[in-house]
Formats: sequence, C-alpha cells, structure tokens
Amino acid sequence: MTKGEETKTAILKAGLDMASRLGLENVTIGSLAKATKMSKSGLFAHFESKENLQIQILDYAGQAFSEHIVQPALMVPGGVARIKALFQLEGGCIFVTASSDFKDRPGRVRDFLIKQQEGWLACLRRVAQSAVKAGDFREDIDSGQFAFEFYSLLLGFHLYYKLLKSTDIDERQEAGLEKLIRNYQ
Amino acid sequence: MTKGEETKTAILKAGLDMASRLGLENVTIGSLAKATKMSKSGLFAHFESKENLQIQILDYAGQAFSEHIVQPALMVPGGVARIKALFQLEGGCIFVTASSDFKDRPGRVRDFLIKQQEGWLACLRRVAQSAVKAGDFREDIDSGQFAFEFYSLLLGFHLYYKLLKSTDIDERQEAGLEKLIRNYQ
DNA sequence: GACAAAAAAGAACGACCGTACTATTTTTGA
DNA sequence: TCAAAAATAGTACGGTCGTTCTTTTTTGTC
Repeated sequence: MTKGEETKTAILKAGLDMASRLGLENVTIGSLAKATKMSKSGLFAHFESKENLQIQILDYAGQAFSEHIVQPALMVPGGVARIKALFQLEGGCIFVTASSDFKDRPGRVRDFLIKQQEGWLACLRRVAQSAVKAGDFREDIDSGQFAFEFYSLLLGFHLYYKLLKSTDIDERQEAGLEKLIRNYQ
Repeated sequence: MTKGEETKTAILKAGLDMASRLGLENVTIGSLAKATKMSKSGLFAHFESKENLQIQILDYAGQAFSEHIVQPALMVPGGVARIKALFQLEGGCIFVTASSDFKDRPGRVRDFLIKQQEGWLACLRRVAQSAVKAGDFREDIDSGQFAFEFYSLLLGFHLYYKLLKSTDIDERQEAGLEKLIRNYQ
C-alpha cells in the first residue's frame, strides 16, 4: 500500500470514529485534520469535496459493519440465533444518526445512504427467509414486514440507550426481540 | 398580548416550522431571522442565546403536540382506539430529529429534551394502563415495555417515511401496530 | 403630542466552515 | 542518486455562525 493510501485509510478510520461519536455531519474537515494531525489542505487533497469525504466514510463504515457484524452473524447456524446475533448497536450508530441527519438534505450523500440502508433491509429480509428455510419461522411470513419491525426495535434501542440512558433497556430490548421473533415462529 | 410577545410567538412558530423540516440544530439565528423578515440582532434580543431559542422552540412544540395530538387522542374512548389515535408522525418529527441531533451534545437543550421524551413515554404508559382499565389490554402487561415497543415502531415509521420514502410503509406501519396491540390484548 | 420604555435594526467581532491556489516536503522508481 | 511525481503544508478567500454594542424606530402612557 502506497503512502497516500495508507494516510487515506487512517483518515477514514478517524472519520468513522468521529462520526460514530458525534454524527457524520459534525465531522468537519478542520476537526478531522486536527484529529489526524494533518493540515486542512493536506487532508482535503485526498477527497476533493466534503461530500466525497462523507460518502467515503459511509462506505468505509459499511465495509467495517459488514466485516465485523454481518459476516460473523451469517456464520451463526440456524435462523433465530442468527437473527439475535445481528441485533446489536455496535457499528450501526453512524447509519442511524446519518439517516436522521441527511433525511432532509438532498444530494449524493443522501443517495448513497439510502442505497446502504436498502441493502441493510435486504439483508434482514434474506436472514428472515433463511430462518424460514431453517424451520425456525413459519413459511407464510412477510420478510419485509419482519425487516421493518426488526429495524424499528433497533431504532428504539438506539434512542433509549443513547439519549435516555435507560437502565432497563437491556431487558426491554431482549423482551422486544423475543416477542418479535415469537410472532414469526 | 404586547407587541414583543406577539413577535416572539411568531418567531417560535416559524422556528417550529423550520425545525420540523430541517431539524432543530439547523434552525440558525440568521436563517430564522430571514424567515421572519427580522434582523439577526432583533431576533436575538428575544432570546439571549441560541440555547434559549432552541429550548423555547422545543417547549412551544411540546405544547402544540399536546394540544393537537395528545389531547384529541385522550378524547377518543376505549383503549385500543385511543392508542391508534396517538400513532401519527405529524408534529412529532421535531422530537425524533432533535433526539438524534442532541444525544451526544451535553447541555441544557439535551436535558430539556430528555425530560420531554420521558414525559412522552410516561404518557404512553398511562395510555396503556387506561387500556387495561377499559378491558382492552390484559391486566398483567408491562406498560413500560409497551411504551418502548410503541415508540420503536414510531421511529421505524419515521425512518421509512422520511428517508426511504417507502411505498408500502402505510401497510407496514398498520400491520406492525396491529400486531403490537394484539400482543397486549 | 411629548417622552420614557420597549422593540428592532445596524455594524462589527472572532471563530470556524469548505475550498482554491501556491509552495514545500516526502516518497518513489529508474 | 536524482529528478519526477506524489503527498502534505501554507495561505487566503468569501461565507455563515453566535454574540456584543450602539443607534434608530416603534410602542404605550400621561
């Protein structure tokens, strides 16, 4: 890997870090330059616009999410166990926050984000269908409905955890997920 | 109502409007001044800091939400019908977006928002309990769990509607709500 | 209608934003 | 080793941000 690519990866890593903590739209070229101990213009040269930077951070996050969350979950055998393995906040915060940030902001970043989210929902549908094949879910289920309900629960979990710092969120989340799954069995 | 109060109300109304469309943190003193055809400093004088402006917009939104959504819903007789009347996006967007915007930004705005959200969840719990009294819900339900699941569904609805512009969201939402309610009957 | 008080506007501030240019340093490959 | 190329830094620009201070306009009261 050439020096430039190395630096760029480091920038994206730091950017993902920052976006996970503060939200993608608060990742500023100045602050990211400070975090990576670079000059603004030096960092800027790797992207060519802030839009590109944001998209590439999202892309990097998507790859990391796929590698560290989705792929391990797909290794888990059986339908229900796999679904439970998919249900976790770690790594997904950036998408939830970015979805909120960009929902009313047309442009290439939002387009990219929508594609990612649709990919995520498609993944959830496939997992539901694989649960049917594994015999864990009934055959007549609506996998799109499952994806909607699953993601809703994840969003609720996210809000309770991040904003309300609710003490009983773990039980709420577990009970909700159990109930959701039971409805499809 | 004195002239100053009149202007202030108009500002808050415009601020709520803008916050519902663009998110609370994108309501800038400059843009809000432009929207109300005032000078920045003239507008600023009514609040004394942006923090105060944001809090007062939230407060104004809370009152409007209570008046136009919650109170009419409480007039609806019976448990389930009342719950369905509460489930709507209109007027609630600002809270969902602001929750995401401020979850990682400590300060008075976030504190205020958390209180509001806890009030909203308490309201949902009371509605669940009233559904028990009306005989629509079982007696052994966990109203806090109901509030969590109800709010989760609302968040999912919000995402699908605002970001994904999903065509089948109405059916998804209705099916989800029906299923949620059935689980408590 | 005069006059004090309240409301609104105007101008300026330092800070940070994204981006464009130029200059310097570092890396790379023959 | 050395020059070309790539990477990084420096500087500056116009814009917007929240806020302060001063000035002007509007309002309400006697």
